[in-house]
Amino acid sequence: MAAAGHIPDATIARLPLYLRGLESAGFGIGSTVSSEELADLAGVNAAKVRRDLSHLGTYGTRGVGYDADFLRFQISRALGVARTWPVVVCGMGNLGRALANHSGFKERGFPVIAATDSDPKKIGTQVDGIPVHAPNELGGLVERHAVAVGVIATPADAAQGAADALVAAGVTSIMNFAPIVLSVPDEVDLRSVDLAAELQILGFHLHRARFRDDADET
Amino acid sequence: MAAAGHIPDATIARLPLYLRGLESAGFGIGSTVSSEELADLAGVNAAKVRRDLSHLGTYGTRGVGYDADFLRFQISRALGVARTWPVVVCGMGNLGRALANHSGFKERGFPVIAATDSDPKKIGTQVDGIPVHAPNELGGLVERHAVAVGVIATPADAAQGAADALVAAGVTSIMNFAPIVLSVPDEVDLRSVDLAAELQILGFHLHRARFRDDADET
DNA sequence: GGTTGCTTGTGAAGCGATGCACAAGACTCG
DNA sequence: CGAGTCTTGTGCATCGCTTCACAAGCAACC
Repeated sequence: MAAAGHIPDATIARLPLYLRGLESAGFGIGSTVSSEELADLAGVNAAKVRRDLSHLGTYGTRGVGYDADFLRFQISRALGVARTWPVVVCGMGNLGRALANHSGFKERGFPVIAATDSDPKKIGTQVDGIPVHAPNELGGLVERHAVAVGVIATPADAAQGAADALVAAGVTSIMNFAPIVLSVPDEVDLRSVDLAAELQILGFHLHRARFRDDADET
Repeated sequence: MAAAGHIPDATIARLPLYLRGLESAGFGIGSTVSSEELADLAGVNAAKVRRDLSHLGTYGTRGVGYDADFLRFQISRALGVARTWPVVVCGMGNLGRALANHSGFKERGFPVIAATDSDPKKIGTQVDGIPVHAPNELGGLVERHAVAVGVIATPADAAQGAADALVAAGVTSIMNFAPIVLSVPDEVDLRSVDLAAELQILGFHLHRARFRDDADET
């Protein structure tokens, strides 16, 4: 029904988890999966699965479940994973190298085809098979390989420069790992992951738990 | 007022951003910061900043703003960053090595004091100054260093084992980078980051934008 | 001291996501 | 063919977060 009218952000964020679940459990051709099974595979509850999938369209069969293969196809299509999106990584430090080499990216449709770094010693070399270019070659790289996604793994003070370069080159989707707020034009889709901040969120609960223990002891 | 009655999850997730903003902009002793300035520094809007901070307590001065230094102290205290929490990293592959070596972790109170890996060639060595132990030494490590946080950076098929080992060793906060749903006891705080899934979310919007373009061209 | 200007803290409305609960539909078996 | 069993799709109530808008409060200045 509400085929693709508007899909809530919360749903979009879960679609990759459903896809991951469907692919990790090797469903044979023609086998079906219930919302409850899929919920377990994705780590959410069944009601959410059904609501989410209903946003994509009516792909289930009452009393039976969802055709696993067909559902995988539909989710892939909604996510745009039907094709692959070439990625360029900015900053080949520890994290950049790990990301550029991350097998999950290629497996899930985001092959890293090149990287940039400002270190002259790295420029022109290959790191784990990924060619490293100078930052000012970004424009050519993006055009040549039809790059649509940029990953920023530079130090914080170089991140805004990298973002500007990506935007200038025509990249419209950026994933940022630098611990800084980037400003990009509205039409550019920016997603930031601050790894240390994630740990600090864990730390909050840890602190709370310890504090409660201390209080109980008095 | 609502000093620490209950702090919403959404607020907790933003506290590290405020802290980061306060520390990146070098506020001198005694200088004040308005909710609007802090909003810019953290990449959110001013109303949210005020609401969030009001959950911690009444630390601002009407007509003036917040004492930057005092606010930084209060947020740090709420997050439990007053002390440091030792971290152990499970899995010293590409990602594990990058995380273990990530300077942001130590800077923000989460020093990585050891790692584990199942590869006999790595066990007993040091990688970038981090000692690598066998997985079965985890219990001793955790006890010896009072480790409270574990980071899982193993391949997906080893992640549940790593999680079980961490839980058995007494770790109560786990950050998981493996693309799999982990099951842990309720009292353990688990946070998962699926890097490829993050890219797929970007891909959704990308796909949408391209698809709209294609439609327009007809 | 009163007036003006600024910023916080919060009541209240709005918005989106969540989860319950159940009717609608599909398959099975007697 | 009808009863029973199963699972989806969704109406609806609820919950939590966001945002607006403004009174409360503080400082500066006349």
